[in-house]
Amino acid sequence: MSKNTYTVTAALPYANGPLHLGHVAGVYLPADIFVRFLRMQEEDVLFVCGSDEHGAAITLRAKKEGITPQEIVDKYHAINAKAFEDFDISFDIYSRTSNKVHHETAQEYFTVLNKKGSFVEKTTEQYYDEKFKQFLADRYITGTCPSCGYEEAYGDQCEKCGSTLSPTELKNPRSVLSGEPPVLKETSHWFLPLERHEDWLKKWIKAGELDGKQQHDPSLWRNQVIGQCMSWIDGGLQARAMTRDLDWGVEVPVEGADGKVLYVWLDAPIGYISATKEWALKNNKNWKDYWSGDRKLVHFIGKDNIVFHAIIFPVLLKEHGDLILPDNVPAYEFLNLEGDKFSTSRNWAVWLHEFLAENPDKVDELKYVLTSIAPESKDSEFTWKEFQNRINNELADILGNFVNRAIVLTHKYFNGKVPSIGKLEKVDEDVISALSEYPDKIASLIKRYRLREAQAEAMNLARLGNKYLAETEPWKLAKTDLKRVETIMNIALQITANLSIVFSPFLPQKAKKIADFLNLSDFSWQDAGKSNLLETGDPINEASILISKVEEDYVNRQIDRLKEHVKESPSELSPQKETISFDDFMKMDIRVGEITAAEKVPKADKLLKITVNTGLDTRTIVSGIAEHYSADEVIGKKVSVLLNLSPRKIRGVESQGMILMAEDENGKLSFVHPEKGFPPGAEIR
RNA sequence: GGCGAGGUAGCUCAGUUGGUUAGAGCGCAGGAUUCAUAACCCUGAGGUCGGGAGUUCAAAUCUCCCUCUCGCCA
Repeated sequence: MSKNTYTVTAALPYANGPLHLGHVAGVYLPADIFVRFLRMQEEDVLFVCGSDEHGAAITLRAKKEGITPQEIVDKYHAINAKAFEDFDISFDIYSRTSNKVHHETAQEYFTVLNKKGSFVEKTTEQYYDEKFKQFLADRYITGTCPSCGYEEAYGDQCEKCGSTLSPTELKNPRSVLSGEPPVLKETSHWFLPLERHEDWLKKWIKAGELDGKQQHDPSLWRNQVIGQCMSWIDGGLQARAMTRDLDWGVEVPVEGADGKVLYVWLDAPIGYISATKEWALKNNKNWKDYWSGDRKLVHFIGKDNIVFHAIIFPVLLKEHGDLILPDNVPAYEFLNLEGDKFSTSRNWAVWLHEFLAENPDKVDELKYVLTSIAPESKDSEFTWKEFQNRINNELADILGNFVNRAIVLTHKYFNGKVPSIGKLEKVDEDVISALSEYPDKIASLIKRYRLREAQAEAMNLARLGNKYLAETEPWKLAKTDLKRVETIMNIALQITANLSIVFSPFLPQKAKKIADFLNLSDFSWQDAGKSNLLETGDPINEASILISKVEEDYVNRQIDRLKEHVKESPSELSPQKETISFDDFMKMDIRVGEITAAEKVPKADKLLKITVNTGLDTRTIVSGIAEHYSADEVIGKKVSVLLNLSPRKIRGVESQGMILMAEDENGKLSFVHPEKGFPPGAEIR
């Protein structure tokens, strides 16, 4: 049998936020299962991924938060890389697109295509911010949405009505950078003329034919993928810009192209190649071997990425030449959470790194649940109740319990040694024959990217074991025919050993634990289905609980927390104000003050008239906090006071300074006070 | 708005090229059992397959219209 070789990629997560369960269920976990399975078949697999660290969304966010793009991507690259490691996702390499190898690789790639004439240079008009002297990416422009009238719509999309826009459609456009109306200015870019590629793409996607040969089996491609691609192609493909005016990303390697970077969607998939290069360098391999010849390239992605991976990147690969095109692009639908879409901005999410920090011992439990509800053919839903049900009723009760039964009974009757197998009865032969069919069934499902069903089949093997014990009732026979019990327990243990193998791709840690119970090691998929994995007399270990149950309290706690967090979620933070000098700052005289008296200002809902001991004097300050604090509760509080603010009459009362307040996104106010009990007059700098 | 994918038992989902009483797991009800993480095993109830019309001897499956959800694009 000839060996298959695979290069498997998982979509590069965008490094401006942490990963949530939706990402995991729909990309990284299935890819990992697929890869682990192939490795167990002793096939040659390379599994690459990394952080996607470029693009306008990151620079925009950096501007808003007053930090550099690099700080953002460093932060999330670290969080996500660690989350993948803790979740036991078996990448051969988790790279990042801000590193040097990637920049070089992407530039080289661009240069190759540019020299071949794969691009077309075009000049178009784009919005330009004259104050900041730069072209504005779509996200850098806000204005009034032409369809719903929302005034804060972005240049690419209106978040209020959801319609997709182009910047020139916005009414009253403003630059996010300067707040000024931008001007239209000419700029030139490199476009990928997709329309040149319609013919071969059609044959390739529909029939799996490439250069007159059968390249892949289109019946294994998901409907959604073929459907969406064909609709694009049939609708006529258009040239797509492959460069952007931006100061963050891979610089366009052409003389005079200053201030231009590669479009993030060109840059990111090349990241798969640069990750391969980086890995190859470290491991003394030739990266090209993983991107050419008979290799099968498989991209695991979410449905929002279909055209990039099934049309644009294949065009880029083919134009480059000498590189393989994907064998499949298993695209997953979306996972919802407790009846709602995952939402980063609303913080309606279960974050992977948070889950793992809280539940380091529930890695495989989460994997099991996510695989059993994976959105393979339609959007699906994660609920904490389901999480509990799946773990308790399936993992613990069926798998965990069966393993436990087999091991406990063996210890009880045979001192923890594998008993010998004797004369087989029909029930034994039936179960052995059924057992032998599982590995192929599971393997075939995995190869067809039906991991949800594949995992369910693995669970059916545990069911088979439970049924076998129920039918043969060794605990009854032990009183009369211990010889017969030997055979039964031998078979039950062989099933247990098989469970360890078939669950390995799905639940690597639990599978290892089962193998450890049985002192079993180094098994491959080829061993699965056999009923002689354990030899007579082999010692087995005492069983411990394989899967702990999830309590009702835990579920309620998780749901409560989710709902609390969604309230706390910050809305848009205002951008950093303009830079001031140190002297400007030092002009402010801020000190600790103690409130000695307070009363409401008559006929004003929001105002309190407050008497403050500033250390220097006692003065009156009018503060708009009456909706947050009552007069009584503020007395005695130590607060921060700006003393040298010019006095101002408010409702007839002269206010001699300002009490500093922190304000959250809902307009709620809180005093800012020294952590230690400093006396009035202490200076704040 | 255009296109794509989906709408199947209370829940999560299978249903290959149209063909006998539409399936599985969970949940629920009943039974059996006690080796085991009060677990396992058996039996059962539950669906006008989003709505409507059509093609056909026969439609969850094909065609058309409508409707809801998600995604892509303008």
